[in-house]
Amino acid sequence: MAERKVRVRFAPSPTGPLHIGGVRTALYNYLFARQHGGEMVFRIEDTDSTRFVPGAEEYIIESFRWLGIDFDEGVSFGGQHGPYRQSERREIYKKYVDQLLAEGKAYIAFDTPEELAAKREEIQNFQYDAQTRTMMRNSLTLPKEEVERLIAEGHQYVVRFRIEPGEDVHVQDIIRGDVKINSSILDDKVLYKSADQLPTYHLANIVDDHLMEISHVIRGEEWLPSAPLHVLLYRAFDWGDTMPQFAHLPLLLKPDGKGKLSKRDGDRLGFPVFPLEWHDPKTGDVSRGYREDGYLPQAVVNFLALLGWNPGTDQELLTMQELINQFDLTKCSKSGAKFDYVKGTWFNHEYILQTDDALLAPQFDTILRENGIEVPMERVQEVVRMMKGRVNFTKELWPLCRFFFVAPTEYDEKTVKKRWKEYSPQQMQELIGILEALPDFSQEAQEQAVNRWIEEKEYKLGDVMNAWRLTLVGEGKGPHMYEISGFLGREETIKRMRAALERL
RNA sequence: GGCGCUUUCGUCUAGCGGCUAGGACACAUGCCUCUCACGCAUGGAACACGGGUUCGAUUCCCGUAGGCGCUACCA
Repeated sequence: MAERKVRVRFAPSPTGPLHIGGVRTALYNYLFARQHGGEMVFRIEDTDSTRFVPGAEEYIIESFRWLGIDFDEGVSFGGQHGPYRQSERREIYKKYVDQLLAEGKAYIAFDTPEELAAKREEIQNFQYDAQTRTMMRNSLTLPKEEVERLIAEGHQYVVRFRIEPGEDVHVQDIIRGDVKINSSILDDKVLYKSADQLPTYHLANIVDDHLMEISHVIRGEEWLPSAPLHVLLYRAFDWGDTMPQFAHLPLLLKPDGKGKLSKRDGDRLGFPVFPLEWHDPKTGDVSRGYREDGYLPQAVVNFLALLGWNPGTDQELLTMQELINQFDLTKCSKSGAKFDYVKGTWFNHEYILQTDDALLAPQFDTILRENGIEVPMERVQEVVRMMKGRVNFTKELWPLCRFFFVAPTEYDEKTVKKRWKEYSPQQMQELIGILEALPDFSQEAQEQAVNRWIEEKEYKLGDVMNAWRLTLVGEGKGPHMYEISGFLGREETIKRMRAALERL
């Protein structure tokens, strides 16, 4: 078989913010496309006019921009296969629906939603299929003139796919192998609705994937049950030879309990399920986002990539390029993955460690400003350098670093009890003298002079340092003492020491 | 209910007939140390169950059980 150009697509429905599971699906599509030098299409599946949410499309595009997942063509990206919004492709679908109708592979059905609901009430497990369609109101049971009359009179109808029962339909899935379903259990799916003159997902999906020359359909496992229907549709159009290859990804599950990961879980357990903060236009609710929570996009990508796939080595930290090089659909796991958000925070920690201080500083600066602190960026960066190793997120820095910018006004009771000895005031008084006498206030000069003094007086290093820390920080935490005093400078250091001596 | 997918430490997973079943997160302990962290080291922790196939099954096959998904004029 001739090598086909790899073309994949991510085709969300603009019904709200992009779910983190969708992000992973898009990421896998992206990695696969890039590895094979292929193309990635961004299509909007807005065939359900009733569920459209304004702003969702823009949100999704912005999410991918932030994550560093880029598309080659599609909505907002241009390309030769447009339009890429399904609501703008009505005439195209109509043509293919008519073709199916003309060939007898589909039929028109007039049953109203109410009638169908009544049928389901009446017959348990009712399904619109070869068995039942003979008793329904459709172009198979009604005389031709009657059908024409109903349409002329403006009765709403749908077009259903006519599925022949009793055939084993095989789907070759890259991840799962051969999946077999008997066509008898499939129902005559609605392909088209006259009410809004739009197709349903199934028809639009097949037509678009074909017209857009998609070579591989990489999507969530929830689509696996309808994959045989899609195969049948490709066949009905006689597109079997260019049918894309399928790969159905396992789902992301709740961290605890049962079921698919949902927004509720994030709210309940305290983690975002959306890449960016989302403001619901209807309810006004705000949902947190990975970006706003302080995640680095590379950390999110790395974390997501390893949920359901791994390179088969012990390496867990991979750059986008490494992911592209090593990604392998055949090595994706088959079972759902519980969403381990704690591990996500670890990834962020690792990426903070790797990220240049100069890049992190502006993030922390924003937080400082929110707390009324305005200092030169070099000072911010200096604190980031000293402290970033101990946090998972830059926002965690503030409570740990406050003392760099704000002098303590009270002193932690437990630390005072433990570290402030009866001789501490005397030692601090002497230390002030030492520091004042220093020709320069470099860390090296401080260390040298202080060490000599401690040695001469035969003090204990720990006693001095812990008491000193208490005067500068207000409690027993923080980096090495000379880093703190060095950052504060001589004036501020001594000022804080004197203040402490008065208050303790 | 029907159909499909799935099942290795608490979690993410490696394993592709013979291994002391490996790694990571989390957890515990220790080391480092002027504090708190970081870091480093060590430790506990798993092949769902029952049948086969085989000299030998975590690995292959079949059941059972559990989990997940689908079952709309939603995607």
